[in-house]
Amino acid sequence: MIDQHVVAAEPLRHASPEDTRERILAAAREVIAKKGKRGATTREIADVAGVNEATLFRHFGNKGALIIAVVQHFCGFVELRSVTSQLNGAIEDDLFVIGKTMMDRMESQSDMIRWSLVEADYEQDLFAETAWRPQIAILELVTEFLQARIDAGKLRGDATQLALIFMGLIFTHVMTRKKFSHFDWLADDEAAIRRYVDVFLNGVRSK
Amino acid sequence: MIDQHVVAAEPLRHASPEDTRERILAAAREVIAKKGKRGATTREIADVAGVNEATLFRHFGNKGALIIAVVQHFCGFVELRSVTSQLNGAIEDDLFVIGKTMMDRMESQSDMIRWSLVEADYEQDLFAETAWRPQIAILELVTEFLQARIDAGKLRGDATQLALIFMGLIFTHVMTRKKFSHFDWLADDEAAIRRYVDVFLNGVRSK
DNA sequence: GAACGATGCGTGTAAGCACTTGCATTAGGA
DNA sequence: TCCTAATGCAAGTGCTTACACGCATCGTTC
Repeated sequence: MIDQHVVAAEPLRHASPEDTRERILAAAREVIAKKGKRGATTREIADVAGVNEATLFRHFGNKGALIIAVVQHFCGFVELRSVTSQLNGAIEDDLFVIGKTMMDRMESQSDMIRWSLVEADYEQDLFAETAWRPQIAILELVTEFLQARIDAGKLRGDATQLALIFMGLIFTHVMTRKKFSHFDWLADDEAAIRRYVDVFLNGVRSK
Repeated sequence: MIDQHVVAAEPLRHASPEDTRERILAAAREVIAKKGKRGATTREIADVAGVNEATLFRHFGNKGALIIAVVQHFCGFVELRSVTSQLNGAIEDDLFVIGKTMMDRMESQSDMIRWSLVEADYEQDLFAETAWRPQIAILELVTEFLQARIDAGKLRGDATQLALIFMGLIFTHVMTRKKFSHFDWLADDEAAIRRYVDVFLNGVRSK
């Protein structure tokens, strides 16, 4: 069992404490993504960070606090302005942009989303809460978007329901892409999104 | 931290070894669903089963073997005949029946599907394999079903893609229902399925 | 150059956990 | 009635893991 990490091996006395903290956070995320919260040991996290285990505790006090810090650090708020500025009015195009943003977000946090699904977290609901917040933010954006089109008579149905359905398409894509990697068309994200938008808007029935 | 379990508290010397085995399997699944594989201790599993810890090891040898036994025991093969016999030819109705079957299956195994999503399982791919097998079986059924309609010119698109999209709707429903429990319309499974079928077939655009 | 703060390093501890073992108990079958 | 197989029970073993502590080292700042 030989672990290979990308981190530099040289001892880093020269680095600033903020940098050390950052390295630990990144390492913690990496290890937790692989082994889970319980499976990730402070020992391994420190090793991956290229930092002594004691340093880890000096920074975060205990493992629980470290985990909380990881979640809070990597689940920042979504910059929604950048999304809305790209919308041009055509429903297909706009939904594509929204879908792309959703997918990128989910992809970059898919590890934490997975873990939030596994834990019916008796003690720390905060984890799931924080992991889902960015997604919910986008969901609300989609809901507003759809509501406007429904009001305009262009779409039919309940906005929140439809938003959840649309997000579900992206969600499934991200969650099951590894499981169904033999379907090679899953690899082309943008084509897949276009397909989802098409089905979402027009259904699968022949005209 | 007071744990309350449904199992009978009385010591059961009278039970047959098969019954004991069954109790342990059920308890293991229950505990693992709550705490995860690593978090579930043989101690707690034995307690929940109302059985001595030593008995657990006498039956299964070690924890790993117990987990494998749990998966194999609770992921039986799907009875597909009961599905196909209910199809009546109307696409809406048929998709509803299929969707309902899918949802029931996924619901009853949602815990194991969740675990399989977490890749922490360096060593045992068998787990994910077994957990997904019933779902894949239904997926193939749906693919065939859709392919027939595509060939008949009733539907458009690629059968496998569409099957995955349809399954994704159900998948998301099951996986996120707790996370979005405040959307009360998620509680009514059958209504939700009808909605999914409708969107899947007709899209959301106004006519 | 002295003081300080951040880190490395090693050692240690207490708890938790998988798993073992030896022995007593009991129900059912011969 | 005796034997056996299944279980309870209690104590124990060895390993892992979170976390603490004291001390040496080195870079920065005054």
